[in-house]
Amino acid sequence: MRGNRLTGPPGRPTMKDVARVAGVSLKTVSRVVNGEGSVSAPLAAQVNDAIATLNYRLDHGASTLRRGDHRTGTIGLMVEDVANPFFAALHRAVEDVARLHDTHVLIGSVGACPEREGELARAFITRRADGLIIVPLGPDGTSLDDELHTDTPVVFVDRPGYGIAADTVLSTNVAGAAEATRHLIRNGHTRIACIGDRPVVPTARQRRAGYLSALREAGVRPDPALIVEGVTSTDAAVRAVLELLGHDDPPTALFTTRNTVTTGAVRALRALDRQDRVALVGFDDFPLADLLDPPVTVIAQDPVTMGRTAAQALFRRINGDAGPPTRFAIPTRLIPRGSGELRPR
Amino acid sequence: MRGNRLTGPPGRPTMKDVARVAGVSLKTVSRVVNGEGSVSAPLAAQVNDAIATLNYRLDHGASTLRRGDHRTGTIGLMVEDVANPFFAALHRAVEDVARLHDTHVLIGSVGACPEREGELARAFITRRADGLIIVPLGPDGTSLDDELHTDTPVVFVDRPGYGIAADTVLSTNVAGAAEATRHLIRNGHTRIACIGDRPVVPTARQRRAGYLSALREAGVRPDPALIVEGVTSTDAAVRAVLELLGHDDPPTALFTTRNTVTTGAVRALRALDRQDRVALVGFDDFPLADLLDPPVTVIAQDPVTMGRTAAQALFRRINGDAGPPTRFAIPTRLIPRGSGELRPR
DNA sequence: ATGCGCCGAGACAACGTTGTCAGAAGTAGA
DNA sequence: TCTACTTCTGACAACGTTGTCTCGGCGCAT
Repeated sequence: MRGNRLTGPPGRPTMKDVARVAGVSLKTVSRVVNGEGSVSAPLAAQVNDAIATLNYRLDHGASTLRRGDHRTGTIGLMVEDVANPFFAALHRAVEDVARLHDTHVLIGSVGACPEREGELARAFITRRADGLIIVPLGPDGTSLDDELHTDTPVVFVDRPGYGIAADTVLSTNVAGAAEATRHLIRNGHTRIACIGDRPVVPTARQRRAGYLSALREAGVRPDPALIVEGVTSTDAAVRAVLELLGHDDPPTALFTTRNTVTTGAVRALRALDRQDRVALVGFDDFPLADLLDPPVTVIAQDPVTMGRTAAQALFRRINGDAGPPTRFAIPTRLIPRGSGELRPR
Repeated sequence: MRGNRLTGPPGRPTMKDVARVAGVSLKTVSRVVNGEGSVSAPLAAQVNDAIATLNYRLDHGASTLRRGDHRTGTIGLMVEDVANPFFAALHRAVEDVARLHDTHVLIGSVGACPEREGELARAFITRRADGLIIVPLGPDGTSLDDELHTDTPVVFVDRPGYGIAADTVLSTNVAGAAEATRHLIRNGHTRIACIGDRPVVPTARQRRAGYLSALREAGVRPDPALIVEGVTSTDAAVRAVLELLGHDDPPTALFTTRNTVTTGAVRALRALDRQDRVALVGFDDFPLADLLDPPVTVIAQDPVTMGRTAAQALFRRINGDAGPPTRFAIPTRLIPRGSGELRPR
């Protein structure tokens, strides 16, 4: 079953095979394949016939090896989870920019695993990706550090990078979290819980910082009992909220610092039938948030702009820009929909 | 700024550079890098020092070129849109299987564009992907046909392929659509609309066929006015439902044949405040469907099993399985949640 | 002491392709 | 007719790596 070739050795046909069938030199085939033009029409036709007969396909790897430039037309993208809508939207935006540069995207999910992060970076660099866009884990996972000291350009996105200086694209996490918290305070809340990921995740730290600064600014003393960390999944968020609301002096409002946590909070409030009594503002928008009851007020990030900005920055670097690293701050936006405007009672 | 190297020519360091710095032959470096063992400890240490000094990284492309096998440890995945939750979940499942085989995923969104489909297949084959998993457009886009006559193994998923015989992983589209329709009929409906994508999309055709067969089976004459095709986006679905329900003798129930259309229907019903009067069953589950009001009854597909099955089949082919093409039917499941159990009135 | 086998290390060719150069054939001008 | 030029084609080396082969040196049994 291997090979639709008519003659010749097994395995994928090469330019040599095409040359033999067409009765020309290997170099002439190369010229036809690359459209170099300086081949007479009849010869080119012979070559094209042979290519069609053999179903020949150029080996892009061998080609870039021989060419000096070493551009593989491939970039690597490393995110936490390709199935999370935030990262999926970011991915799509990166792909759209890459396409304008005739470049394809190698992508991997890192999860919460520092070793995987290092492995992926190494695999992508080894495959000579032209550049890398990375949603990094925190600096506690030091494995990236070892991998990135290469000429391969890198852009960090969503979370600050470490180890090397590189362009970085971030949401205005502190400001956004402060805005969420101020919004709840404006609506009369003082017992506001903050539920988020492990503090090693930089975005979780920054959003908690924004929450705390807004409380301080309003003269509200933070209650450690209302700050829940280490919530990494929707299920964990459900449990965390159920427990919080079971306390004696429960919060009257929730600030959740990422989309998976927000949907967990929605589920928990439903389970307790308190969705109309406990206010909720989530960081990061998510599909159908506006159709829930009550509709969920969020601090919307802009994953599309983030992905596009990161990809554009990466291609500037790939094309030789050697200026100092830039930080891009992508603004967040409060979208009041109902859940964040409930007043305490 | 190029190169963190201490000496040597510009550009990424090669084994030759490492050999020079370590004072050994090139082949010895190769042996160390590949852990071939037959290198004495002191020499290996020298080599590793040189590797660290130069920040050397293996060129995986050159390596696979020289090795006979030509395995690049890369597979290509082509879906309609990486940001759609169905394809994102499928993607994640493929990635998880690929990882077990030390393989990385090149992915691209085809959209509704046949040329893009051909381009992507060509680009992935040219980059010597070990195999391809494809969510194909219909046979009207013939561009795949030209590209796939290669030794590169292919698995089709979600939609039947064409042009070449290959393993195919499909949801039980006809049966699922019939089940959705029967469910609505059981609940007393006879004026059931079917709203779906363009008929060139095979899944759209199959689901409409299931809808029609269930109607026939129940002795309900299909009303062409209730069959809307060519709905490709959520916005288009909103418009389509608004128009349908504006008619004289409107449907009492809606069957929507994909997730984007279902959410559009939800929005339209809300806009008309008829979400509690018009029944709705959607093909394909989506996040938060259970939290809407009323919760949305769906025919759930299983994108994770589909992706896993496709990837496993692909790796069997990559590893030499040359048996006849297999069709995998992944069952769908009716999840009654409320919207599909509303009765006509 | 001699022969045998084994181990560590290097020289060389080759993977599939393209850059460089040289040569053949054709054209135009003197 | 000869020269100078242009156009087309091919031979060859090289990209970075690894498979194959060879060779030197060591230990061990005779």
